[in-house]
Amino acid sequence: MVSAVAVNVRSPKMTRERIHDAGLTLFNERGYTGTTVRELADAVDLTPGAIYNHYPSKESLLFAIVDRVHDEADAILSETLRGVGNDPVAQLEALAAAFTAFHIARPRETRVANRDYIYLPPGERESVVRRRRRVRALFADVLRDGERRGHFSFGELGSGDAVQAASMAILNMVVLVGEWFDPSGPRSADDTAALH
Amino acid sequence: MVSAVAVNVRSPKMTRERIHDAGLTLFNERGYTGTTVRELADAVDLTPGAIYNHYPSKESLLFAIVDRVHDEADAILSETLRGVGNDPVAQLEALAAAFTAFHIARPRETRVANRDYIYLPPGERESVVRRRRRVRALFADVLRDGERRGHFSFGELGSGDAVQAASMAILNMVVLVGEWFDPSGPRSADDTAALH
DNA sequence: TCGCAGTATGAACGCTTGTTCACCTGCTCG
DNA sequence: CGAGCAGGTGAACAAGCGTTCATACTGCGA
Repeated sequence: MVSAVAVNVRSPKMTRERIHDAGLTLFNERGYTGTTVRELADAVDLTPGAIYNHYPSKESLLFAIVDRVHDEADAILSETLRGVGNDPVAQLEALAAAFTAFHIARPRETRVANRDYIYLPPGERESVVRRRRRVRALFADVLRDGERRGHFSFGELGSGDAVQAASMAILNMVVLVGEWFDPSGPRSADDTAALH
Repeated sequence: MVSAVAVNVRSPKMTRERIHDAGLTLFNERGYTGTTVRELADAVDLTPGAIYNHYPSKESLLFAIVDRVHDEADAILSETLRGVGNDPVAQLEALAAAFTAFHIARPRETRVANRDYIYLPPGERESVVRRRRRVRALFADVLRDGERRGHFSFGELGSGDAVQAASMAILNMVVLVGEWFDPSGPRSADDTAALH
């Protein structure tokens, strides 16, 4: 007698998505290692075992989460770059604004991706590291380009390091924006863009 | 037959410090929940049980680490503020430079403090949260002061939010500097200070 | 209507975790 | 010199972990 399982009128394959979302929420709040499969199961009204009908392991769920957010970030950044001219200043502003908006719109995703990717098995972790590097390189390229063409200048410093430092500084501002942003949305995008 | 324990010529009370340091290194690398007491014990050539002669629990070690780095940060910031005039611009530059240098000098400490304080029990976690807020308030106060006296201006935005946003943006740059900084040291302190 | 594929159950698994404990040791000091 | 004690050992503990599995339910296509 399985008493209260008339709730089985649940979605067909959407369960996978619900697990994905619950993982997002819980990993964000408690961290990957701080979240148990049982908590995950509770959050989607399932038994621990049922999770394994949708993901072969807890790690694979983390990877699915991290991988997807990278897909989205890549898509947004390359679309943004396509939609703007080849003026480095405009490019930088557009990239920063778009990436900021992205982090504001998806604070859970970006936080988990940035914080918990360490817990992936070596192979998958490396793949993530590569993707992160590519994003950084994208910003650095724009800055380097702008410097070469005289649109940006980096004070008293040797050029190579300064470009890297500046792009990292900008990225840091952008990446952490999701940590503190709370009120009215679209403003802050202009905000950080204005800060250059 | 305790075979190879002639190594017992170890320090008297310095062991606590060695555990503290090993915890710092391991928590930084693997995260708090990703580090086991046995790994910790291995790192200081001890038995798991021996750890508990120095710390009543794993959590208490985390708290000791996080608490100390906040002590040091507070000390540095208030000393810095004491050593400079009451010009908001100079104050901001000095604070940012000092805090940046701090994060560069202590990447393990600051990373663990910023990342793993969530795993503290509620009471201790709250105390840490309060201390973090106080640091942010310090920067915000300087900015607010500077704005009121006409030294800073925040573009098209309403004043209240802008001050908060700007101070957070600055802090984000500073706080994450330890994540990517690697080569020649004293330069980057000037660097971020110059970025304002 | 039947059977099958998909999905959930719940109990169990082996293992690792943080922590405890009885005991041993070797310095320090009266 | 002998007692005491801080600090170490190593084996054990219960609890919790991720994961597996035999079993059972259910809705859909033939």
